[in-house]
Amino acid sequence: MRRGSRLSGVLHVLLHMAEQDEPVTSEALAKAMDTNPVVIRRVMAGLRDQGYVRSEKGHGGGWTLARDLADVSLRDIYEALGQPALLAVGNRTEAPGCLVEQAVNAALTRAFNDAEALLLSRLADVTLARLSADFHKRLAGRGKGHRLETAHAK
Amino acid sequence: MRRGSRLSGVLHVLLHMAEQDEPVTSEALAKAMDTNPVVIRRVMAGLRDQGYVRSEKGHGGGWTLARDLADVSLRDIYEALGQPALLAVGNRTEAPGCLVEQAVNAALTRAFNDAEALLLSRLADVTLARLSADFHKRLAGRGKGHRLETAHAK
DNA sequence: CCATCATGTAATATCAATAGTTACATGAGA
DNA sequence: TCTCATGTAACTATTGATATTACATGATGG
Repeated sequence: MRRGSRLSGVLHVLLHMAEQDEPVTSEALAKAMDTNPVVIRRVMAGLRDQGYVRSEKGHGGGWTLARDLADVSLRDIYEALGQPALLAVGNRTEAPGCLVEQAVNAALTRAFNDAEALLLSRLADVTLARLSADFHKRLAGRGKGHRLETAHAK
Repeated sequence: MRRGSRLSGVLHVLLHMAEQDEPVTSEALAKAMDTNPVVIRRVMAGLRDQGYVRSEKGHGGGWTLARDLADVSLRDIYEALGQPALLAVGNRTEAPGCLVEQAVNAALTRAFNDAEALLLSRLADVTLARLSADFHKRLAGRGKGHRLETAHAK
């Protein structure tokens, strides 16, 4: 999973899980996400601790969704991931006593906060159920079935 | 200058230059920004090519502002820097054929674009002149003069 | 039980992006 | 023509994130 795509990747994984009746192993998810099983476990561990997914060990084990898709928004997932910085632009803090820096930071911070608030509210508007519905609409349009393995063939 | 603070750092430099009557050397700016002169030159070179600053070689040389502070917005500078990604969250593109990924990306892209547009318009609203005025207001409030060197003493 | 499967997790390695450094060329003044 | 300052290429260092390895824990099925 490449940089900066954690939220996107996790949503992808969750929707794929939603299509599966049985637990999905980290290995299967890793293959689909083109990454390593350990990376999947690391990321999913956070979601599990916050009650979004469950994990089971042993035969037939793996990951399952713990909540209704309609009850989870993209913002929920974003926050469950530890709220990685949404905005790539940060403030300098080298010379906090410098009045120029204070003026610059004040202006930038205001603009960033506004944008971040808008983004979060947009994310809050979209539930996993809505994404899933969108997916199924696309699926019907294409007129084919869906299998995790074939959807990510190389 | 640490990561992700390019815009902030450049604005800082520009405002400091505005306070100076004579050209400021890369070395002086580097000291103030706690970085290396070559880094300053690299970044400023882009701004010079786009007409925001001028550079002069030889004795008494250095960097000067080429435009009125009132004519330059934060968005102008942001764009002059090569429009570094504002949003730290990107879309996955590993499996563009996967319908799940398409659904996820569609939702995220919409939200991000909205937020980015808002951020850009906020940056466009603020001119360097306004930042400078803000700085001078803070300066008056503190009741002291301003010198580049002392403002960044360690 | 014990072999196997799967997660849990620490430790380590790899990788890419950015920043910093060195070195030397170019041009402007004094 | 000596010095100062930018211009720039090449290289190194640092950092943050991801990937990998290795091993522990627990569940299941024979």
